[in-house]
Amino acid sequence: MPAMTQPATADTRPYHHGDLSRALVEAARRILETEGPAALSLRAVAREAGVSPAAPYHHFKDKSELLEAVAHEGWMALDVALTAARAKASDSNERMTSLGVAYVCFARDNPALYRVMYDRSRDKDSLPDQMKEEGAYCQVRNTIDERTGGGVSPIDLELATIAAWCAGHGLAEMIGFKQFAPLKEALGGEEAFLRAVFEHLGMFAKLDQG
Amino acid sequence: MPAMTQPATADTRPYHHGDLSRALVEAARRILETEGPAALSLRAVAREAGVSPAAPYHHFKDKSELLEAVAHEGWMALDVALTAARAKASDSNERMTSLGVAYVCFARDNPALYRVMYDRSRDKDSLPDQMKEEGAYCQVRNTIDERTGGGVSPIDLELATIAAWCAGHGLAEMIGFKQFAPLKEALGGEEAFLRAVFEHLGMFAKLDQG
DNA sequence: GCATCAATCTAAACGATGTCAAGATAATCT
DNA sequence: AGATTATCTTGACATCGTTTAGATTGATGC
Repeated sequence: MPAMTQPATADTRPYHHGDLSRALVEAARRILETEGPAALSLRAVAREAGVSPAAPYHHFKDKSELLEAVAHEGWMALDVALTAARAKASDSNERMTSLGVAYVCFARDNPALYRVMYDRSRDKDSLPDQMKEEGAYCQVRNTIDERTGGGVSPIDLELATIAAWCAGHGLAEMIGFKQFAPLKEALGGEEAFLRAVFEHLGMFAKLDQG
Repeated sequence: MPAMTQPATADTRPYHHGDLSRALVEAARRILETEGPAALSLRAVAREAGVSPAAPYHHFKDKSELLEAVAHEGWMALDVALTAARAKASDSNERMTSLGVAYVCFARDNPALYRVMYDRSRDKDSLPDQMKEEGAYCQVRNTIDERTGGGVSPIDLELATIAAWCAGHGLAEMIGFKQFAPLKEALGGEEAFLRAVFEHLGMFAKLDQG
């Protein structure tokens, strides 16, 4: 999470803000964390940043474009989290599970941000570029490639990455369901639950069998 | 898809509608299919049903409650689709894949409805009851139980069901991404792509290994 | 059959939202 | 310094979810 500037008030701020784009994105994230996604209106963001409702339109074409910027920051934060998880695990087997757990935990800890990242009400049918090029997606693919010793066809590698990503995303969206509470309890906590589900996915059974 | 009554016009419809609750839900689904989720406002639904903007409030507490009813219909439709897929497959192995493919295809063919079904802006952290009790979730669990010959601990059965559901949901949300187009092409169509991903998930590796 | 009552619908309004057009203000360039 | 451009504000518009008050109808009891 980047450092956030304090909300500007009328007396501290000059007519020209200086870096309103960034301030707006930060204000948006602040609102997301404190009041949830329902409260995230353009006007509320402008209010939080201390400017008029029309000011954002000089920096973003749309409300969508602001959200895109917020999502972008989210993907970068996810990158950081996954990199850390990857570095922490020693063997390649554990590394993969660790990645999955980190992914789901990121979604659990930043539910509002995660939702913005996957909100497809604006760009209907494409992944964010951030995800494909040099982003989290590649980290997963590289980890898989590493784990299988590089001896997997490009198509299989891509398929395995997609499979892993889908499983992670599905779990990320459901981890909060309270119907799972007894199961988590029985398994000794949420992380144990996560690991158990990932094991059941046996995501690399096919790759291992050749 | 249930039969839908035609949109009522001022001259055909008496002051009292007769069955406005149902008409509203049908109007909502009609809007979802033709204009997408962005156009689904309460006022638009009322307009489509031929009544005043305030009329829905005599049948639903909220906009959320209307959407809940729409989602309920969605879950029932999903039940039907899964039941059909289950009946069509002969052996229990194929039956499981068939279930998964049917699930994802349902989401692909009813993207707007699927989104409403999973929209957690109203009831944050619980699955719809429809899903757990005697619904699609049970169909998946039963199919897994059947496939493993019933010799699996309740916890493992539940975990496997969750794992399968997460994978299906994740794939359902991503199937439309155009980045997957070349891969689909290479594998000979979308269904082949789906099956390939499901195979890579190897969802029952653990259960099979005991 | 008719009066009463509850259910259902409309009309009108309120505050909030996304967005745009005009005008004010400040930074930058020549 | 003067002109130009970028940035911000004011004020407005259509739309939305929701509420209140009043109109219309169906049902109920006599």
